[in-house]
Amino acid sequence: MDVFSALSDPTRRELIRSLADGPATATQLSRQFPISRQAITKHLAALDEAGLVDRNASGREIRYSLRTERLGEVSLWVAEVGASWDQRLSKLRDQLS
Amino acid sequence: MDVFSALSDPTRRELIRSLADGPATATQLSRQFPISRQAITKHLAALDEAGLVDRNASGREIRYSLRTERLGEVSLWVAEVGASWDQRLSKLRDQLS
DNA sequence: CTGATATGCAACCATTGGGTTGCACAGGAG
DNA sequence: CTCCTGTGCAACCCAATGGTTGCATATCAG
Repeated sequence: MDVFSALSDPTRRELIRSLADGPATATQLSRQFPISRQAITKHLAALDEAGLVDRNASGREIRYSLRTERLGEVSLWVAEVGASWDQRLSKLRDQLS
Repeated sequence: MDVFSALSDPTRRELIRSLADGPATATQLSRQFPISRQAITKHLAALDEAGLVDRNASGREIRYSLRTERLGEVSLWVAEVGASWDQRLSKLRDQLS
């Protein structure tokens, strides 16, 4: 799953916000959300696949922590589109003047 | 549809990139993509609903143009998450020193 | 008017997605 | 060893999604 799809789900965005406060396990997170532990696990798997999260097992617990690197791709994409749009506008302006 | 969901589809992201080069109609866009005109129209409707695009009818044509304002929400969200993550890390660092 | 083109609307289809429940298994705590 | 708790895996459900085709409608050009 790519980063954009990973961020498209509101629950996953909330999970990311939670993880921004520090690592947590699937069970811990599922207590803060109105859905089942398995649903949370699925979301975390999606985030993992997108590279947005790190898994760190110790004993029987799996602690998930945030990886912010991939988020850069998103801002980058937005910046690129915005840039070419602005560039186009300024060219238009030049032609008119 | 919210902005994040609108951006989750690769075709829609490509549409946005196309529109960044200037306004176009659904039919024009459908010529640059391997899918039907109706599929493009659906995607444009999604983008419109997300406020990412403007519709401007003249005669029988409907010209779609990009609206970059809403894209700011995305970068903002990414920046916020990144900020609280970094803040958490620096607090940790302070405690350790 | 006639013909070609741009759009809209609706039905339909297959796949994905978010969620559930149930059960098996592994690792700490008593 | 036994019990409780955290995970994993699988099956299943239903709604949403991305795509199609077919047809009706509207506008522009000859």
